[in-house]
Amino acid sequence: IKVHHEENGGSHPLYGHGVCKWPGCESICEDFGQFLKHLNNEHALDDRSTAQCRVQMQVVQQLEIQLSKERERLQAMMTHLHMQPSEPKSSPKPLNLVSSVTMSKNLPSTSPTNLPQTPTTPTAPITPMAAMPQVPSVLGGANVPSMGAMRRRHSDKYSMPLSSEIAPNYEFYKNADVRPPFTYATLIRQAIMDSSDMQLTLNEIYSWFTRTFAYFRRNAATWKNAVRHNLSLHKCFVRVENVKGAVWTVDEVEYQKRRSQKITGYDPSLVKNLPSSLGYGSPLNASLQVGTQADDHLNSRSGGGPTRLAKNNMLACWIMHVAALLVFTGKKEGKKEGKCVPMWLCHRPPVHVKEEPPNMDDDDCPMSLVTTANHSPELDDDRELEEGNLSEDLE
DNA sequence: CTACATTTAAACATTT
DNA sequence: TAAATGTTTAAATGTA
Repeated sequence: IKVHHEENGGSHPLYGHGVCKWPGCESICEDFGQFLKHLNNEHALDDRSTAQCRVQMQVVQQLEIQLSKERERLQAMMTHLHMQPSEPKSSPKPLNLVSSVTMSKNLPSTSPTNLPQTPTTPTAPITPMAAMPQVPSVLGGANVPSMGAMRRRHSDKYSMPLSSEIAPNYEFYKNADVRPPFTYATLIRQAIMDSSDMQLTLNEIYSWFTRTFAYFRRNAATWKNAVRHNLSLHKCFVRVENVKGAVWTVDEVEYQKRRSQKITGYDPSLVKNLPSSLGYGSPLNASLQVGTQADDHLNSRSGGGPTRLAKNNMLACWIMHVAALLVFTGKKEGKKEGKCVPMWLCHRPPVHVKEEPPNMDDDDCPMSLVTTANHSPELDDDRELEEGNLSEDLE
């Protein structure tokens, strides 16, 4: 099958600097001819390529969303500064881009959720949570310079709660089978914070996980065990007896304590988290967060399992891809981006789905291309996309 | 290399 | 009694 003929004898969007630019590939190709050969051999029309293509679609989609948010932000900033709203170039309906993307039925509600909650005074260094330094909006809380996780009380309003916290990546994680870049402890806390009365039963926490992340709609036994483990392990989680059982709450002080400890000396996370209060928390920041938070994990996260299951597939590559893009977008320092490859990125949903297989039952699992992509588990040649590869993808 | 943080697994103990 | 919940211990793994 000949993909793209060499219309212009020598240049191809998938070829550059002697390297194949197919997502996750990076094979070296001496010359264009070799590249074409490579392209036809390695990226022929098969399940894998197709899946990768879908994934790429999603990447584009996400970026478009991001872009529209940035535009909106810019607009607001300029307006605020009394500048000419420099021609409202883009169509005023930013979030629609999504729908434009052919993508199958997934991401049904994308837009409604994360509306760049108005430019709540982009100027002043609003720091509602000045007191608690790093309590950034957890879930990619990018924007949200205002309202800290704290005083939140069911922000139902728009689709689902926590929307404001999860903001930009909410839909993403909800539908993409991607492991969220946060530790269990962080997630658990977020779950509890998002509840109306700051307390949840174990089961409610479970529900939050499955409801919020597509990733946690698999291997329940594993992550649920992890959740319980975390609840018991961390002092920040306090069990409170209740009339009808017990609920879990968060001891914010403890949580912060442990957090700050972790980031004593050099604390990238702190630095990265603060921005949100500096005012420039936003889509970009969102992306950044992904990167940072991820980084954050990078530092600590690990854990047996994943790594090995890891080697697998393009999803990982894709995520890398996105992460790289996002990180780049937002990161200013050169510093450590080379490391933005939290291993969980490689953590493919266990190929050997233990139990609770395609339990897609859950509410509405708009299916995700990603998921689909993974689907070709035994794309045998997993190793071809090993971590090494992945990391490189970033640079 | 050591100290730590985090994830997984698992064995048990308690409750429901 | 079985299923849920909670506690603990330990291994694996990555980072400071």
